[in-house]
Amino acid sequence: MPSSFYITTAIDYANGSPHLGHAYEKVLSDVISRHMRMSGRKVHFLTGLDEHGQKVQQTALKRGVEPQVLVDEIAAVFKGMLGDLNISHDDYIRTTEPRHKKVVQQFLQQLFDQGLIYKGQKTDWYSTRQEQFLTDKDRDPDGSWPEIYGEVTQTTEENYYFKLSQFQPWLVEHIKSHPDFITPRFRQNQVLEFLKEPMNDLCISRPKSRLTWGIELPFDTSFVTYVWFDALTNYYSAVADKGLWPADVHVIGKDILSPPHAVYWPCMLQALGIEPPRQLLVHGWWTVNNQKASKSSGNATNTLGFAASHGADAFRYYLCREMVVGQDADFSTTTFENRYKADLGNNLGNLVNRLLNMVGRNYAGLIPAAAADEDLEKNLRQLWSDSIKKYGESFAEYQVSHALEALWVFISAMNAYIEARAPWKLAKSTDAADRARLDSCLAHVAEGLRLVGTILTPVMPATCDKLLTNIGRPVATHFDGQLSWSAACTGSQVAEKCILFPPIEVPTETPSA
RNA sequence: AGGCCCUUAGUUCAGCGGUCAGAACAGCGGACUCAUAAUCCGCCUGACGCGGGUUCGAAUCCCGCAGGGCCAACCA
Repeated sequence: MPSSFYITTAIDYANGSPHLGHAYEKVLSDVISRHMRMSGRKVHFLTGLDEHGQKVQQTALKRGVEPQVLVDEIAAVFKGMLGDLNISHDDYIRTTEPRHKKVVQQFLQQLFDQGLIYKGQKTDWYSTRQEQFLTDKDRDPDGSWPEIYGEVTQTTEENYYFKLSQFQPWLVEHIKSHPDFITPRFRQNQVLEFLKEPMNDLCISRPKSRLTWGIELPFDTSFVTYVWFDALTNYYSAVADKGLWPADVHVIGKDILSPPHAVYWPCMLQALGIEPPRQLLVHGWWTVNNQKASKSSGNATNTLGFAASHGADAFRYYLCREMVVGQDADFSTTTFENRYKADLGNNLGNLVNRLLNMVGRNYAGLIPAAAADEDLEKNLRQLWSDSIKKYGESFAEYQVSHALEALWVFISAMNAYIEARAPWKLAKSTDAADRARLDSCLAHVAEGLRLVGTILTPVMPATCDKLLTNIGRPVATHFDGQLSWSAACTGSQVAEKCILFPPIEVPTETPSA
C-alpha cells in the first residue's frame, strides 16, 4: 500500500491579485507533489483561499457588492493562475465553504467546553488603522504612539481568548525534539527566540459590531472568530473526513512562520488533542529587479507574463532553479532570459534536436542498440548515477535548485560526449568498429534524454511529455525502475524535428520608474 | 532594546571545518558542423566584508565591528 503524502500551501488572502510570491509557492509545492506521486506516494495536494476578514468586508463595501460575490470573483482569478501554471492540486479549499465552517466551529466549541477559551474584558488602547490593541511596548520612547497606528483611542471591549500561554512549554519542547519540524533549520532559531518571552493568550474573536464577515462563534453568535482559527484550520478541515491528517508538509513564506504556523497552529492542535503537522517548509521572498515586490507597482504581478510568453514550464524551471529554498532571490528579465536561452534552449532543447536529426539521417528514425562500450560510454553512465544520486539527495531536503544544478551537469556532459564521439565523422567511416561507436553514441544520448525527461517531468511536465514522445517513448508516470540506465529506447521511432524551447523575442519592458 | 538572514570572480549565486576556493552567465581566444550559430575546448579576474580568537587546519566555528535586508503595514 502506498504511503500517503499530504502537502499544503498557505491559503492566499482574497484581497488583490496573484503575483510572483503566490505563483512560486504553488510551483514549489506542485513540483514536490508531482515528484512524490512519481515516487509512488499517494499524494494529496491542497491549496486554497482565505476569504474572511476586515479587508474583504471593506473592499466589498467600497465596491458595493456582497462579500461573497467579491470572493467568488477573486477565487476565479486565483484558480486561473493555478491553471496557467499547470498546478496539479487535488483540492482547493475556500474558507467560506460549509465543510470548513463546520470544522472551525467544532474546534471552537470543543475548546470552549474544555475551558480553554474564556471571555475576557480588556480596557486598552486601540488603533483603528491597524485594527489591533496596543500595549505600552508599542509606544515610542517618548511615550507617544508611532505614526503607523494612526489615531489611538482607549476602549473597553469584550472578546474571547484562547489559553495559548499554557502550551508554551510543550511547544518549546516539541520544536527542540523535532529538529525537522521547521525547515530550513536556521528559521527555527527565530521561533525559539520568540518563545523565550512569555506569550499572551490569543484573542480569537471580533464583535459583530466591528466585523460581520467571518465565522460565528458557536457559543456566542454576537461574535465572529478572528483570522487564525479560521485561516489555519483549513489544513485540517479540508481533509477532516479523509483520514489524511497529519500534514506531511506545510509550504509557507517566511513572513507567516512566526507566530502563526510555528506557534498558534501547533498549540491549537495540541489543545484539541490532534497531532501537529510534521514539517513547515519555509521559503524566502522574491524581489523583482532588486525591488521589493509590491502591489502598488505591480512589478511582481507582471512577472507572471513570462509564463504566458515563454511557457509555464520555462517559468516553473526558472523559479525552481533560481531560488535556494529558504533564501530570498531576485527575479530579473535578464536572468530569466539567460536561463531560458542557455539552460533550456541551448543545452537541453538543442540536444534533443541533435539526436533526432542524427537518428533520422543515419537510422531512418529508429534508435539503434548500443554496440560499442568504451570509456566515453562508461563515464557517461557513471556520471548519470552520480547525478541522479545528488538529485535525489537534494530533493529529499527540498533543495530543488541544487537538484537541478546537478542534473544540468549531466545534460552538459551529454553535449560534450557527442563532441568527443563526433558521430558525423563516424557516419562517414566504413569501419565496423566506427559503426558500432555510432550506434552507441546515439543510443546513449537517447537513453540519457529519456532519463532526463523522466526525472524532470515534475518540474516541466508538458515539456517532458513532449520530449519523451519525440524520442518515441511513452510519457513518464512513475520513477520506479525508470531512473536507471537501460536499453529502453532501442528501436524507438523518433520524430523528425522538435523545438522544445523556441527563441523568443521579448518586447522591451515598459520602463519602470 | 533584542534577535534573525545576507556580505565569495564583471554579474547572479553555490560551497558552510580538511586536497592549490567552485558553477552559471558575461568577456577573450580556438575547434567543430549533427543541431534552435548551436555545441565543445582553453583562458581570464577573487586579500571568500573588516578586526580578533578557537584549531594541526577556517570562506566554513566563536567574539567584536561595518554595510544591506527583515522581525511594523499591503504582502508569499
